[in-house]
Amino acid sequence: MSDLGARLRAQGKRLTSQRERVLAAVGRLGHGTPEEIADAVAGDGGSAVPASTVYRALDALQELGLVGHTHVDHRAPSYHLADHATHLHLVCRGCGWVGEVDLDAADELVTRVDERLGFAADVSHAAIHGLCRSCREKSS
Amino acid sequence: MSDLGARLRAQGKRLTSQRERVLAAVGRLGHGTPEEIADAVAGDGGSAVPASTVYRALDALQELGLVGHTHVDHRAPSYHLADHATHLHLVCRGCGWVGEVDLDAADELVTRVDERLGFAADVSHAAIHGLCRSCREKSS
DNA sequence: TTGAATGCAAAAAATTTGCATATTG
DNA sequence: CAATATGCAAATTTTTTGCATTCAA
Repeated sequence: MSDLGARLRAQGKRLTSQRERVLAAVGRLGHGTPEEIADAVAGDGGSAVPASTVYRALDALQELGLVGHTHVDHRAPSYHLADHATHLHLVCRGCGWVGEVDLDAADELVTRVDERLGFAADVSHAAIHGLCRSCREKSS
Repeated sequence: MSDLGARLRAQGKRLTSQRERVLAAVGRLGHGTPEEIADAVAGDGGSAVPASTVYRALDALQELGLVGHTHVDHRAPSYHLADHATHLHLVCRGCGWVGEVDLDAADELVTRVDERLGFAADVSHAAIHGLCRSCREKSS
């Protein structure tokens, strides 16, 4: 389950140092855009990895279900470890503020979605938009 | 409340035919990427509106809280009317399948987020990622 | 009037793709 | 060996910006 090599091979893919480094970088960052991940990889001692390889590595790791991503702000997918399930994001449409809530807030949602469609929702890191307390008051 | 002109003026903004047409197009489409919206606007009889204006109009309408957007697939924000609250999206990480569930599935989530942070969540059209029934079985 | 919004064209970003070469299994 | 990934550079795609001009209030 945690054997990256085996999981990759199971899908006809291969284990490469780049993929290991990208995965490690995502874990270190917690959250990161492809660019931030590329920077993190570049800073791990090894040689730099071109953006295209980072994108391809993230795709592969995502197909494996090891990483996932969300869109916290407009233009930037943010990747994270799939098992680093901690919270979900709240993004204010008014001021851009980003907050977090514990996953248990969505327990019922997960249950219902499973019952109704057999869908295994991964709400961790999901981004929910709306208005934060202050913007809410302003727009009376 | 439904007077577009007044709402715009309240924020020092102005009512223009482009903004009216963009808003109308979003309503007609239900969901749409900026590009699709631009096409829809172009097809409403009037003259074409450049992409930059569509982007600026969407920003303005979003600031007003009249429209919102979600990221259903990787690279394409999908805009919708804020009050066209109908469902939320389920996106399969494995095969890309996109399903919908009624908003009531998230009632508890909305309540909790409000209680805990005073955040007015707009789960309508939110995108929740995970695995659909079949991909779930495959990945045993 | 007068500042906000538009149209266009050019500039930035952010991704993706082609292909020869290097690597993994 | 054979097939998959990488590295680079070039090509796309998507969004943003600068500015002169037009238009709403």
